[in-house]
Amino acid sequence: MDMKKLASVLIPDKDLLPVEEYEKIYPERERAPKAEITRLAPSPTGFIHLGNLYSALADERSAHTTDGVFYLRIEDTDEKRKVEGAVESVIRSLNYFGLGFDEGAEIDSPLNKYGPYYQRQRAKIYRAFVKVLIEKGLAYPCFCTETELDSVREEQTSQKKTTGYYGEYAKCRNLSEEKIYENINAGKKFVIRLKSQGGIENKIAFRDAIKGEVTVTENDQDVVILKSDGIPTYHFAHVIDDHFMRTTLVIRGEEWLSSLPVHLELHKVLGFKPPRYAHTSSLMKMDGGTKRKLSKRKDPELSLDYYRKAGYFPVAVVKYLMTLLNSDFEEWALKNPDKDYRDFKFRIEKMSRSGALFDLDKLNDVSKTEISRLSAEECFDFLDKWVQEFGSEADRAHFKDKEYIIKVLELVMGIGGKKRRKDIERAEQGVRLIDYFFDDAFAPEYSYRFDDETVNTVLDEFINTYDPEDDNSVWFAKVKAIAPKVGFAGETSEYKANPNAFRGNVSDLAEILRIAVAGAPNSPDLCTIMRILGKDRSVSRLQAGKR
RNA sequence: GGCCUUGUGGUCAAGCGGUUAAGACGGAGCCCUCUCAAGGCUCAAUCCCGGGUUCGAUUCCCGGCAGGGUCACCA
Repeated sequence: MDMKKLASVLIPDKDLLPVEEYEKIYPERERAPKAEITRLAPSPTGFIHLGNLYSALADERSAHTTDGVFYLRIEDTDEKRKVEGAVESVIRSLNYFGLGFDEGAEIDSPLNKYGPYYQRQRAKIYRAFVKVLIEKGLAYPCFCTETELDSVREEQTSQKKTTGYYGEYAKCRNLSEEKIYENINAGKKFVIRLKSQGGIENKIAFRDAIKGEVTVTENDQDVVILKSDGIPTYHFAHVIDDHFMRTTLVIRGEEWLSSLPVHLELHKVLGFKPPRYAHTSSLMKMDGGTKRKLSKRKDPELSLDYYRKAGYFPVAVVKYLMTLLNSDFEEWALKNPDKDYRDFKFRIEKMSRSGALFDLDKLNDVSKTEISRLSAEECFDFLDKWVQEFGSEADRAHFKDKEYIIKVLELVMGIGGKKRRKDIERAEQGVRLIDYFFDDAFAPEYSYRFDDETVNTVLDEFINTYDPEDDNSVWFAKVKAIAPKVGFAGETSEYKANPNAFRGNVSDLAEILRIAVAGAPNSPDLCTIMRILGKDRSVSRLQAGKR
């Protein structure tokens, strides 16, 4: 059979470059010996989830801790997946969490010498290589229809045989020349399949950067490399792209491990040296009694928007992911609280082989810690950003008075003091925590634990002696002085020594004041709250607190 | 189902032939305290099971079991 002729009938493009040219167009990158070239290669659905961020972080860290390059390539070979504005959305999402690309689609960079970075725009490259494969007899046209394929698969399934297009099931593999041209002339649609040279009985020892030694078998499937629309499949396109974009490390989910044999064979027939592969295990979630992969449909916490809306500190999400990526990160971060997480020496080899359960408690803890390190100014900015995007009308009005908010934050969050509040994990909580400093949001429940007479006496007594100029100790002394009048203990020690002798303790007395002024039995230092509120508002709240 | 893969406290996990089996999150308790928060201290909790190999296995081998992945002209 004249393969050259067949190839030019199947791939009739007139403007294809000789494949050797591409080696010159996309030369080896100049890089330090250990510099990694990594990539994020999403399909353009625009939906980036936590799992993507997790793997993107591994890519980004691998590249940027080695002076390498992290680039963005868009795998748009499937038209159905395309969503408008998706690429920008991917970039924006990653930027929000502090990850940036050095090169690639929609990235303005002098490094963009390995493009185009959209696979659809690279069709000529792929087709040139497919053509060569056909000429070499390593690929062939397949005219099988979807229904034919389906029935073969059913037959294989019922006979408990391995499904797929291989061996005796590869009907079009050895079509005669006449038959091929007959089909073509009849206008039948076709795909191009790889004529696999491998045998499933041959085991290959493969070294995965994360999983270590992995045994896989050779591929024996005549996989589709060029779809009937003339666009390659993922398998083929990514092999070409990773080679010509001179990728050194491919980090991807472990769901790809099973198609690794195909990719290895493709590299082989194309004459490429495969990059290193690192297969990450996916993030899991506890559901009922068992672990399962985090799912887009069931788990809102998979969506990155979830973290934005809830007001997690972006770096906290990244740091949490870092603890999952390299488990010694946590210890390092504890020892180096002031260092940027980027100073940590990330290594892909340190990644865990098994799938980590996503642990919201842990994320919350990391976020708390991050937020507790913010200065008043930073804290304001952080909360303000959230308020502007997700807060209520009232929240936005409150946040116009930056000076006041900062004063409130310093008190409530204990900023600048030794007793730093450390239980705020999300912006939303922080915003709600200071609501009672605004009259329009002040909504006390007055859930006193004492009778009305006691409450009123306490409130009145306090109002009578209250002086906004008092410092904390004078203020508290005045509170203590009220105790005997309602039968409470003025000193906790007295109360503890003989609890039955009193109706309550100073702490209970303070609680009454607290409920009146702050609207809840718990709050930071009451004296300071009153000082921030000012005399008039404090007194009017104390008055309103009477039953 | 075939193939691949994983299995240390509730969770993330160090450990890689001899350890009191780290650490962190979470939990419990105590102390401090005008409450909350913060801080200090203490505690509970783990090597999936069964066979080997070995003087000795959490560590090595085999077999179970359990989880995960994958079997498209989707990526």
